[in-house]
Amino acid sequence: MKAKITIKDIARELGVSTSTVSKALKDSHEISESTKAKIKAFADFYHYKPNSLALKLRNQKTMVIGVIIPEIVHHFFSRVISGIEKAANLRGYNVMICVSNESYDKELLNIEMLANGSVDGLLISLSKETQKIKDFSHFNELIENNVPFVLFDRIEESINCDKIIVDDEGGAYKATKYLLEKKCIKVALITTPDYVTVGKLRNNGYVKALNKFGLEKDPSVIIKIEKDDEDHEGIYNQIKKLIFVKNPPDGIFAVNELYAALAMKAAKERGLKIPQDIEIIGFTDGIISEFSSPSLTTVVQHGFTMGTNAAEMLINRIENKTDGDFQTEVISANIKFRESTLN
Amino acid sequence: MKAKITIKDIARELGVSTSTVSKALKDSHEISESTKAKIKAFADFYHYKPNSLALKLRNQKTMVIGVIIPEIVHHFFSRVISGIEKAANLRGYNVMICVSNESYDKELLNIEMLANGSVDGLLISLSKETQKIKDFSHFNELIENNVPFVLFDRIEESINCDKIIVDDEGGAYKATKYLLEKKCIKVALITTPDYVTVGKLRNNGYVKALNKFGLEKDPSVIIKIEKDDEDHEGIYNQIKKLIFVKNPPDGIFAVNELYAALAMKAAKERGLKIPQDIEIIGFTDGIISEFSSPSLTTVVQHGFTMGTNAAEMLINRIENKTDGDFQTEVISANIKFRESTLN
DNA sequence: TTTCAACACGAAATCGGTTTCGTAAACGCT
DNA sequence: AGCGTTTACGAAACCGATTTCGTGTTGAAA
Repeated sequence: MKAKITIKDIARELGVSTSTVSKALKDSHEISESTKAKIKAFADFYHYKPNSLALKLRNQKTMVIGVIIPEIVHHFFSRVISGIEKAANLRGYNVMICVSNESYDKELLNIEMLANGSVDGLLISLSKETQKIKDFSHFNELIENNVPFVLFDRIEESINCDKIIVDDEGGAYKATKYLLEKKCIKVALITTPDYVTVGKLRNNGYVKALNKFGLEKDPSVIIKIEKDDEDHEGIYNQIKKLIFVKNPPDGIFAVNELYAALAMKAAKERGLKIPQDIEIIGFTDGIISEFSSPSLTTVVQHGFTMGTNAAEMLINRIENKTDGDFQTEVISANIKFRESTLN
Repeated sequence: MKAKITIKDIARELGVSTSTVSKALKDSHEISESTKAKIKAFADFYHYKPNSLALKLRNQKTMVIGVIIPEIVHHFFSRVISGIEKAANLRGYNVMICVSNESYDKELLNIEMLANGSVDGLLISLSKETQKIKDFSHFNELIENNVPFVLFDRIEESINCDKIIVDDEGGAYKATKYLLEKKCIKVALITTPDYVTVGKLRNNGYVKALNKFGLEKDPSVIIKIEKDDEDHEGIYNQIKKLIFVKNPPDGIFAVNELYAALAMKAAKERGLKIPQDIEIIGFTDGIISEFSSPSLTTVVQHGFTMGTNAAEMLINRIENKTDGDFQTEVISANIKFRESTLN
């Protein structure tokens, strides 16, 4: 039950001052070799480790970066975190993760919690609620207090900071274009409400591709999923309405893999052959796509890369290794072809 | 660019002492109402927030719990984290997550990092490497330093601490028994090397069920997957050897969903019908199981529950709300029936 | 012998708070 | 008037380190 040993304990036991101990442990030239040896041996023996809180307070540097994500049970976000961890550790930083659970209040709470000395900087992906109610005042406070932060994936243009996003519009454009080139006549879109920026951007890409082929968007084949329920029952029912009609689409672009997988399920249930009767493309880094049957062609998001790059951006900002201006990095999204599309 | 405001700034501006400010902000009766009002108004105006590092140092309490997990891009672990987050926040704690990446060295580094004042307690799931080389000395140091910690899922019996595990043996027993009751003649096992404790326990459950039915284990239908490669190619090849034989098994119990999904893939490739020719059960909380085709019957692990309970245990230990003795909590595992088994 | 530098170490400030203790002024009571 | 008690606040210690600055001792140069 011996308590943790401090520098004071060492000083007392050895009859020297705390400054001497501190200097000795840092191998300062101010201290004689014999004293240093004695102090080091003693510290070693008792497994002395400096109290990190004291160091952080003293140095005004925590070597911790905070991450605030909407949810953690999500393949894309966990890949992002994985990338953040990797890059942060490489540069000597630790990672503290908080989950907003898509709630504005919790996002705000987390930011306040972390921004008061606990971390050197923040990596944030906005909650859906925040994007919906469009209240970004908590970020002004970060800016006023000079807390470095980087927004990733779910960002807000108007906030003055570094940002990093997937090329959502480009990815959606590529996917839709691919379907159209494959002679799909009726390409449906399964997406989120507009306030989810990534959903909105993917919509744009979809529409652009349609236009490129001289087509107009057709509201009857565009559905926006309102609520994510835990067991997907509600989502599935919404998607069914798209598929269970007399003349179903022959191509579907879904803005995430869950929607795509459920669309596949519905299509199979309706007796459609994939990809012969209907081709489907999702958007994600997920694993559902890989193991579903048929496996799902998707636009890949490169979550890990986003994580590493976001961490790099933030740390450069923290350590003043930037040219000063805020950047927005766009990670290009490419298509990973699997069985749900003809090739 | 105004810097963060401290209690000293307030004191100076208002011509009072720091103690007065501190007391006023805590609504102490020692301070007159007028002074309190003045100080609070000033603090409010400048958005004063106490520096959390200073508080932590002073109170010797961080209200943070550290989590060390083998990997984060893993549905089960992310569910556990989700549970931890939930329970911890409910009791006012924050969560700091580190990933050992299945490496002993990194696990050790993380523990040393976190154990020095940064957190009030630790939640740890052992890395594979640690389990392989069986070196647990870093935990002795935690014990010596009185750092509360709870081991979860991947635990080691001999370490003297609170533990929480899934009933791996019981779950495996139930799964295997179910297959045998369904008249499977040749039930195969796809598992991990023995040093992975959860794999080992699931083996035991498998063998027990066999014995219950008067059967002996047959090494020719038990395969232990050595290496997890990124693209699953190596795993798949090992599993193929089990399926692509003249007389393949008619039942498979796999200790995780990846192995089960790959086994399904191999079975389908060999032309076997699931579940008519071969029934398959996995072990996990994952989402592959739900979306694979046919969907996969699995022993569910209740990762979220494990997370909440682990956090509760740890916080009770931290706050001395235990009876003193170390506990090992076992979360029972039940079978979630889906399409890969007959019912 | 004086003087100045080098050496080895300690005192004290600092980081940003909390908390104990001390005390001047005002007030009440006899 | 004299004495005890509030009231309202400040000084200082403390958490556990680091770091600047000061100082006593020694040795060498003048």
